[in-house]
Amino acid sequence: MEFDNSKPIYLQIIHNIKKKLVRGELKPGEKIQSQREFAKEVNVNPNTVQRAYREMELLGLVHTLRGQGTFITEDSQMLQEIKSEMAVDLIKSFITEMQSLGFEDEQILIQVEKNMQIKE
Amino acid sequence: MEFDNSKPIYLQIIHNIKKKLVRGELKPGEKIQSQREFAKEVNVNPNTVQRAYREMELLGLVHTLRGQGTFITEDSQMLQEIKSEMAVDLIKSFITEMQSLGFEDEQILIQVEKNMQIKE
Amino acid sequence: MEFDNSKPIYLQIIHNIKKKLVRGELKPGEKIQSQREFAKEVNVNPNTVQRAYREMELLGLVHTLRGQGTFITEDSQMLQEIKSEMAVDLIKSFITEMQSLGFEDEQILIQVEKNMQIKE
Amino acid sequence: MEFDNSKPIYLQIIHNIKKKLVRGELKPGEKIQSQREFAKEVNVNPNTVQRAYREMELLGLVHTLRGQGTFITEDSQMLQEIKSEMAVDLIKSFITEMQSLGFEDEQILIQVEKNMQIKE
DNA sequence: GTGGTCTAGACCACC
DNA sequence: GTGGTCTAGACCACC
Repeated sequence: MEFDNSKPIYLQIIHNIKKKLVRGELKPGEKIQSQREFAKEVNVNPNTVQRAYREMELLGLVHTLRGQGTFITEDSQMLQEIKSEMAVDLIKSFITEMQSLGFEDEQILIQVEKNMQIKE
Repeated sequence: MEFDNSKPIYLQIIHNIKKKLVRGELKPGEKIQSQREFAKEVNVNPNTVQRAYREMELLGLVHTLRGQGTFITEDSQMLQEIKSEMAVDLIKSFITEMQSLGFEDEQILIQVEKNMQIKE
Repeated sequence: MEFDNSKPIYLQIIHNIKKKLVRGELKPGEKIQSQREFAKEVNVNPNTVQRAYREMELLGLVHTLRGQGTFITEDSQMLQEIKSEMAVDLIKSFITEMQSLGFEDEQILIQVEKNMQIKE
Repeated sequence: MEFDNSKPIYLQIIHNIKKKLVRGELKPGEKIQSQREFAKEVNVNPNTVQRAYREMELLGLVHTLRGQGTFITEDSQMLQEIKSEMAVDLIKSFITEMQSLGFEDEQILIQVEKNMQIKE
């Protein structure tokens, strides 16, 4: 059994920014907060924020211009991929969890659909 | 933004036992590990395990016989309810997450289905 | 034969607060003492007080706002129920005790009434 | 607030024997268990039992014949008094408790009566 | 050996 | 300051 399932903070930061991207709250080419601003806002050590920004740079998600700041990539295909990736991750772990409760694929679909109708 | 999304250990214990129940790894009426055994196995303080057991008692999930141990409830309806509950929780948070990525209900179903086929 | 009939402290705390509620010394919605204050006042470990408070929370007797304190429920029906419950408990154990002394129901009523008149 | 409402063991012993007397489980003149037997049976220190027996002797409840044992008094009036006393104690504390919940004498009688009918 | 209660005290999140 | 979680460990009752 596993205790303490919290993800490292720098990964949580990346995840969050990806989400904002996918939802259009951040647009291609847009300048994002400076590392210092960000660190202060979420009350986290600046080194942690730096790691998150560096990692996103490596992923091609943002690019940094010295002395000017950090900007969202303009590569729209990349943005599409992020959306798919995040969705696939969610779906996979959802299916795995449901199967571990003993649900077959067909039942899973039925249950999901039923839950959507309930909400209407 | 939220950092540290790890659930309390006692809740994780409860969640784990529920899962075993739903999957039939624990049967109605069966004796489960003593608090001390369990604590040693998962390397957690006995008091933490006790809190989990007590909470499960209040939920009607188990019953405790002093000096004899803790036993899974024989109430099969309760076991059914746990399965539904856990499924509904999973489904709801899955749907919410997908919607927050910008997916409509219909798309969600399609994506889930597609992912199931990929796995075949 | 049973020796040591003292109830656990946390139950005594709950019982006491219920009593204050029923008697109107605590009002619906009212903030009650913080766990630490209470613990200091009655000279008991804060964890014991916390257990009492948590149990009351589960009973729906109080609700807790993180960082703000613990408040009596506003549910007036619940308060009514507590009064009935406590009365019924008292009456039942009183009747049982009297019967174990060999009194019939009718005699019990007569004796109770007589004792009330004596006090006048 | 008071914590730990357990009565001293020797008083509990006396109370228990009184109860048996009142209920006719012990008869006037009857020999009761030796202090040693009693102590062993209820797993209590012999000194505690001795104190209980001595106190009952002072109350005139029993008399001890050296080398023969301890005997219930033959004084039947005394037995009557014990019954009344115990009943009055129960009744008084019952009434006090009910009043402290906010019940008037009349309501108390009604509630007691109602509870008796429920049991039928 | 089983669970039940309690203390002492640390550390955390939220206000 | 508020409550929430967790550890370490004592002592108890019942089996």
